[in-house]
Amino acid sequence: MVRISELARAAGVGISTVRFYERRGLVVPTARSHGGYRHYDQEALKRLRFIRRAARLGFTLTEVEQLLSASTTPDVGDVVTGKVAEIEQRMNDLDRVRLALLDVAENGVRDQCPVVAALSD
Amino acid sequence: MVRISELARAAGVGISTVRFYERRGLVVPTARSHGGYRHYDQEALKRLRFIRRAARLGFTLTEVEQLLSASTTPDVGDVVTGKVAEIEQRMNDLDRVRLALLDVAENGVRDQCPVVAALSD
DNA sequence: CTTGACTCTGCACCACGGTGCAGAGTCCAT
DNA sequence: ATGGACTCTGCACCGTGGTGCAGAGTCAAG
Repeated sequence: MVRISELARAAGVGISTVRFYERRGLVVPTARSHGGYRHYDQEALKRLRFIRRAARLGFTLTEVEQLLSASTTPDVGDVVTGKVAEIEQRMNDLDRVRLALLDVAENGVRDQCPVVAALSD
Repeated sequence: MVRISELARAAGVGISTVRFYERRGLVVPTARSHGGYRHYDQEALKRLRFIRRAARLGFTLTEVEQLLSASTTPDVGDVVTGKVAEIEQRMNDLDRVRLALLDVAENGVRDQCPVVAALSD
C-alpha cells in the first residue's frame, strides 16, 4: 500500500494526473487513511500503466474506460468484438505506414510520396 | 483542381480544419485564384486523408509532419528508423490488447483483468 | 508535541486539435 | 452588371487531457 506520490512516480505520471484519472473513474484508491490520504495497491499501479500506454496508442480516455470495463461487465461480447475490429484496423494502418517508411529508406522517393499513399486510399 | 469546400467534403473534414492544417504547414494549396481562392489537386486530397488517418492512429500533428517529411528530406535514414521502431512498438502493444480482449471473450474473466495485464508490465 | 514533508479539495489554467463567426471580397450563371 | 453561393482573413471559442496553485489538514520522526 503506497501513497499517491509513490504511485505516481512508479508510473511516471504526475500526482495531479492520478487524481484526474480518479475523477474520470479510471483509477480509484484501494483505501483511504483516517485523515483522507489515498492508498494504492499493486493493481492500481498496473491499471495506471495500462491507461498511459493505451492513451499513447491513440485511445481516448473514454475508450480506455471501455477497454477496462470489457473484463468486468457480464455481457462482454459486443464491446470486445467491436474493439478488436478497431484494433485490427489500426494495426493494419500502422503496418502500411511502416512498410512505406521502409520503402522510402530502401529505395528513396520516386514519383509520389509512398508514405502518403500508404493511408490515402 | 477543386476549391476548398469540395476538398473538405471529399476528405470528410471541415473547411476550417483544412485551413488549420495549412497553418500547420501540412496541406498547402496547389494554387490560388486571382482573387485568392485556394485550389487543390488530387495529391492534396491524398495528403489530407493521410493526415486524418495518421492522427486517428495516435500520432500528433507534429509527428504526422515528420512522417510526411520522411519522404522529402534528403537524409531520411534516422527519422525513418526511429519512426519504424515506434510504430512496431505500437503494433506490439495493440496486439497485446487485442489478444487480451479475445481471451476475455473466450474464457471470461479469471482472477485478474487480462486486458490490464496486457500492457502493464 | 512540534516540525517538515506530504496530502487534501477546489479551482484556475494550459496545450493541442480543431470549430465557428464577422465582415469583406470573389466567382459565375443569368 | 447583379444576385446568391462561395471564400477570404483574423480572431474568439470549444472539448480533451491534463497541470499547477492556495489554503487547510495529515503523518511520522525526533
